[in-house]
Amino acid sequence: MYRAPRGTTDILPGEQAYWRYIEQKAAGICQLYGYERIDAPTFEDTDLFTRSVGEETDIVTKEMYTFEDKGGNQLTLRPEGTAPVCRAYLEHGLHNQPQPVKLYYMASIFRYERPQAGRYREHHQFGYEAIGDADPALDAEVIEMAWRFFTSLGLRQLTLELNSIGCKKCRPRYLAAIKDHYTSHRRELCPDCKIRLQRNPLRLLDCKNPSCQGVADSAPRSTDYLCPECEEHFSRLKGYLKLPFTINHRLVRGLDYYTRTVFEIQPEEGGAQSTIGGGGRYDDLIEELGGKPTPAVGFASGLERIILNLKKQNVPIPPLPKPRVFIAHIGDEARDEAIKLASRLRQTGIGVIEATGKKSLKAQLRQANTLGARHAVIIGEDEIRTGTVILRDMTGAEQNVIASSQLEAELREGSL
RNA sequence: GUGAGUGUAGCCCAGUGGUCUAAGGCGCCAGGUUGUGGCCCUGGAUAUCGAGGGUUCAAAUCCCUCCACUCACCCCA
Repeated sequence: MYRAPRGTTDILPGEQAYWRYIEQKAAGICQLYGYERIDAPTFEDTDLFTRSVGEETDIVTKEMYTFEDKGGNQLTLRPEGTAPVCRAYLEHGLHNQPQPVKLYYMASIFRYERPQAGRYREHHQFGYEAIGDADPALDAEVIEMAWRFFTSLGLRQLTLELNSIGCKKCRPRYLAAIKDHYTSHRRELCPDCKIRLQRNPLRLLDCKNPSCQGVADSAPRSTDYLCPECEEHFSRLKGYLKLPFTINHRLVRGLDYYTRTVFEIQPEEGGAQSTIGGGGRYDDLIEELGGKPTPAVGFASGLERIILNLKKQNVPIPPLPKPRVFIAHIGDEARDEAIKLASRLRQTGIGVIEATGKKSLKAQLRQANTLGARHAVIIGEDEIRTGTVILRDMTGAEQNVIASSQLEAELREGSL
């Protein structure tokens, strides 16, 4: 028997209410803040991601779904959402619009990882980007918007962590300090960290291995190494931010393009895969992709993890609407009549489910009940002869014989 | 990629070598009124016991390999 590929999952009808709920809230928030939707292709040139995400990152070195198409092009299923948006910004000359350009997306993301709760090979992200402005007020807006998104969903007990990792001017100095510090404690480090020391020193900071904790605790802090501009940017951001946050000096993100502001939001009682959203500023990325120097800041969240937390916190989700009328019929003649009737009702915008096959009336009504229909319309030989139908209220047990021509009016009065 | 745990019908699961041609509950189907649901009662269908191989007179039960899921590491949404 075939199964969905590892790390992928079917979203069955019973789960859809969560997805529609989140999509609706996301779209509402974006409208509130002036972000417009963009949909980029599912795959892009492999280069786009290696350039933007960083050649030494895990995402690029071992997690991308990369393939060659029949024309010999090197393509990759998008492993993140920011680079494609930036590519589109450049490709379509969006710098000619008033800056910042504010865009949002909802898209599948693909990473070849070992699946776990809250981690899949295909997952879905809602994210947004504000491109073309370096004002720290914009960072604050992006963060506040993320917070408002989560709280509007009904999520509670969230924490916001914040840090600044500097820019290309001041970061080298900080990286050197980190390297010095870790080199002098080299013997205490776990094997992974010895590799990180060479390849990606920033990542040393968020190693959770106990043996590295002491070294990390005493490590130099990025905020002590910021250049005056970054320093001012960070302090203005903190001033604008009207949310409870904690500075996490060890917060660095896994993608290389981040500069200055980085942030993460997680539920207080988080497990291993707890972060539900995060983002930051990436002032050099557009230039790196071939554009003019263009500052930008963005955010992304994982929908599967949001749903996980909605369930954990028992947040009530509005049910999806479905047809409220069920048409049951007895006999072939009635069946023909039922088909016509269903068509007539739908024509006037009344949702209808019609019994099919040759089930007993009992079975048909049982089905109406399980489907949650408010009303059952019953047609048999008697009704056909007299031009009537039986309209049964499924919430109670009352039913009336009414003229078939009166049905629409009756159903409308029944507050459908 | 590493380590640990788990894998019996659509779902939850009993069963640890023969009495298992696999139990129970939910769900599904049908009957209990000849044209009427929800509760109740009765009956029925659905399991190559994750896959393959091995040990044994005998395997859902023991061993090996693989696959998947869960948890932790790693990484991140």
